[in-house]
Amino acid sequence: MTTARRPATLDDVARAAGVSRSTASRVIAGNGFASPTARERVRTAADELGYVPNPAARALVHGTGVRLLVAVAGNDPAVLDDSYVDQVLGATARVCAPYGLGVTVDWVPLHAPERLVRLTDDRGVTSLILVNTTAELLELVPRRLRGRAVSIGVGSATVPSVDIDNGGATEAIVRHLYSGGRRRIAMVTGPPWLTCANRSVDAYRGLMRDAGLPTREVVGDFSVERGRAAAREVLRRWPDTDAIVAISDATALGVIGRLRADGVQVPGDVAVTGFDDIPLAAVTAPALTTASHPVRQIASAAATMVLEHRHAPMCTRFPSALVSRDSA
Amino acid sequence: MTTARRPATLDDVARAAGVSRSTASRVIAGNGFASPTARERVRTAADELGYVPNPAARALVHGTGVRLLVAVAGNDPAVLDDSYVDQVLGATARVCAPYGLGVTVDWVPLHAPERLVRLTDDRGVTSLILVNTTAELLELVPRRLRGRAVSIGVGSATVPSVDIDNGGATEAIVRHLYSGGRRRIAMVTGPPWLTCANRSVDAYRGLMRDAGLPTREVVGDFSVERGRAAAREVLRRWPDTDAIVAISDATALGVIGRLRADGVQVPGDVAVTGFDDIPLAAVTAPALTTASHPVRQIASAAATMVLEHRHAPMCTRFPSALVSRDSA
DNA sequence: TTGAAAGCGCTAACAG
DNA sequence: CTGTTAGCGCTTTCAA
Repeated sequence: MTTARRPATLDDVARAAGVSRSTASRVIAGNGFASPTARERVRTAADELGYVPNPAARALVHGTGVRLLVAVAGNDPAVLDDSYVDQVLGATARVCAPYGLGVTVDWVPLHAPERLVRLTDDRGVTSLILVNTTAELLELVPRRLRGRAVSIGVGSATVPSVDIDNGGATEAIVRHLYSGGRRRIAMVTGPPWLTCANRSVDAYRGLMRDAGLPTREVVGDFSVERGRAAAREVLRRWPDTDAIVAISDATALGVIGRLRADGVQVPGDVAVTGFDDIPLAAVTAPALTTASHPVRQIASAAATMVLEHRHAPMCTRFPSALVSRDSA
Repeated sequence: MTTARRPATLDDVARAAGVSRSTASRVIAGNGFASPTARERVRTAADELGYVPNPAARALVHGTGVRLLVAVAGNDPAVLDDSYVDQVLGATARVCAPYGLGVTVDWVPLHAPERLVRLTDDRGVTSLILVNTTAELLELVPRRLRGRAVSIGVGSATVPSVDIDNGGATEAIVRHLYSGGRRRIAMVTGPPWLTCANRSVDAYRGLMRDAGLPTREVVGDFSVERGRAAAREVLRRWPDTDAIVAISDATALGVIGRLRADGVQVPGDVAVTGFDDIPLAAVTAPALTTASHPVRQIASAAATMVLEHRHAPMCTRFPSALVSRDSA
C-alpha cells in the first residue's frame, strides 16, 4: 500500500503511467479518446497512487460550483433546528458524496426573500434545493441555477418540485376518522404561508363540506408545543370535538399529551392523528395513527434530480399511506 | 440592484475599483496592506457587483479542501440512517456555511477501517469529524488532517475529542433509581465496540458494585427494536427486575412499549430511564426520565474546533443533566 | 491517438 | 503601499 503523504496529482499519475497529463485527464474523466494501452496504464497508476481528482480544480475549470445549497424558508433561523431539515440534509449529503460535492444549509427569511440571491450568488453553489418555499421565493432563483434547482414542496414554471401527496394522505385520514364514526373533526394546520401544507387543509375542507360538516381549524406549525396549545384551543372553542387531525406527528403527540393531562381519553373521547410516521410513532401510548412521509426518499430524489441535471418531470408526487394504529 | 448575469470575478472588482487584482485580493481577503482609499473603493466596487469569492479558486491556491467530511463508523451503511447522525450533520453544516464549506457524510465499515483513507485521500476534504469511532480508526487519520480532525466520542493522542459525560450522567441516573428504592437494576447497553458508550456501562457497574448489587446487562444498539427485544430478555432472565436503564431514549421507548404490551406497569412495576432527552421524551406516556444530551452543541463545538484550527483541549466533555420525569 | 499550451479565479512572494 | 509575476490542479482546444 503506497502511503500517500502528499496526495497524488494528475501529473503524478501521468508521469507514473508514462503519458501526458492530457491523456491521463481524458482517461480519468472518461471523455475523449485514449488507446486501450494508455487507458490501462493510467488506470493502474491512478490506483497505485490512490489518486483522487481535486474537486476544487475541476470546479474551477468548469466554472461549476462545489456544493449544493439547501435553502430553508422561515421566520427565523430556528427553522434549521428541525429534524425534518436534518433528514433532508442527511439524505442530500449521501447523494452528493459520490459526486465529490458538499452540502450547505442556510435560512431564507420569509420577510426578506431577496436574501436568497445573496446565497445563490456564491459561485461555490452548484445546485439548489428549496425547502418550505413560497411562490415568491421561487421567482428569485437565478438563471444560473435553472435546471439545477428543485423545490421540496411547491414548484413553479421554472423550478420543478418533489413532494408528498399531502392532499391524498389527508383525505385518507379524514375518511378513516369518518368511517370510525367521528363527525366533529378539528384540524391543527401548518403555517398558512406554506403552500404545500395547505393542500392538507384544502383536502380536509373539501371532505367536510361534502359530508355537510363544519370545519374547525386551528393554526399550527409542526411543533410539539403548538400541539399542546392547539389541543387546548380546540376544546375551548368546540368542546364536543371528537377527533383532531394534526399536521405532524410531533404536533399530534403534543395534542395527545395535553388531552391526557386534561383527563380526556384518546382515542375514547377524542381520536388524534398525526402525519409523517416518525419511527417513534409506533411506540407512543397510544400508538399513533398517521400517514407515511418518506422524507429521505423525497430528498434523495430531489438531490438526484439536480445533480443528474436531466429532463425531469416538473412535479413528482410521492404517495403517502395511511398507517392505522391506536390513536384513531 | 445590479443583476449579476455572469457572477463578478475579482478582476471585475479590481477593474471597477481602478486597482490591481492583488490589491483587490488583499482588501477582500483582509490580509496584507492597503490604503484606506483603495480599501474603500474595492469595498464599494465589490458591493455593487455583488462579488462573492469563488471558493474553488481559493481552495485550489491554498491547497486546502472545500468540504468537511463527517465519517461515521458502523457495521453497515444503515448507520447513516440515524437521527443522531442527521443532527450532527445539520449542526456541522450550519457552522460550515459562513466559511463557504460544504459537508459530506460517509460510512466507514468497522470491519474494514482502512476504507477511511480512501475517503480522506480526497483533497476536497479539508477537515474531518469522526462519529462513533474506535481507537483503531483514529490511528488511520492521515497526517494531512492532523489538527483538522476531531472525534465525537473517544479521542486519541493525535485526534482531540468532544463528547458528553456519559459516565457522570449514567451515575446520576442510577443514583436516582437507587434513591427511589430500586435495587434490581438492569441495563440495556450500547454496542460493545463503541468505547464512549462503554463509559455508561462502567459507571453502572461501579455503582452497583459499590452498593453490593449484582449487574444485569443486555447488549443493545440505540434502536427502538433492540429496546423491545431487550425488555423481554431482561424479564426472562431476571423476572424480579425493578428498573431498566436504557442507553438511549429510543431504546427506552421500545422497552416501555414492550413492557406495557406485556402488562407490566411503568414505573409502578419497573422504572425505565432513557438517555438523550429527545424533544418527544416529554410527551410520551409516561414522560421519560432521561439525561440531557446536547448533540447539536457538541457537533457545533466539534465543527468549530476543526475549522478554527486553533489549539483546543484534547478532550472537551459536555455536561449532561438528569431530567426527572415520570418513567422513573 | 496523443502532447503542448492556454487558462479557470485566486493568492502570495517579490520588486517597485 | 501597490502592481507584476507565478503558479495551485485540472480540462480542453488545437496541432501533430
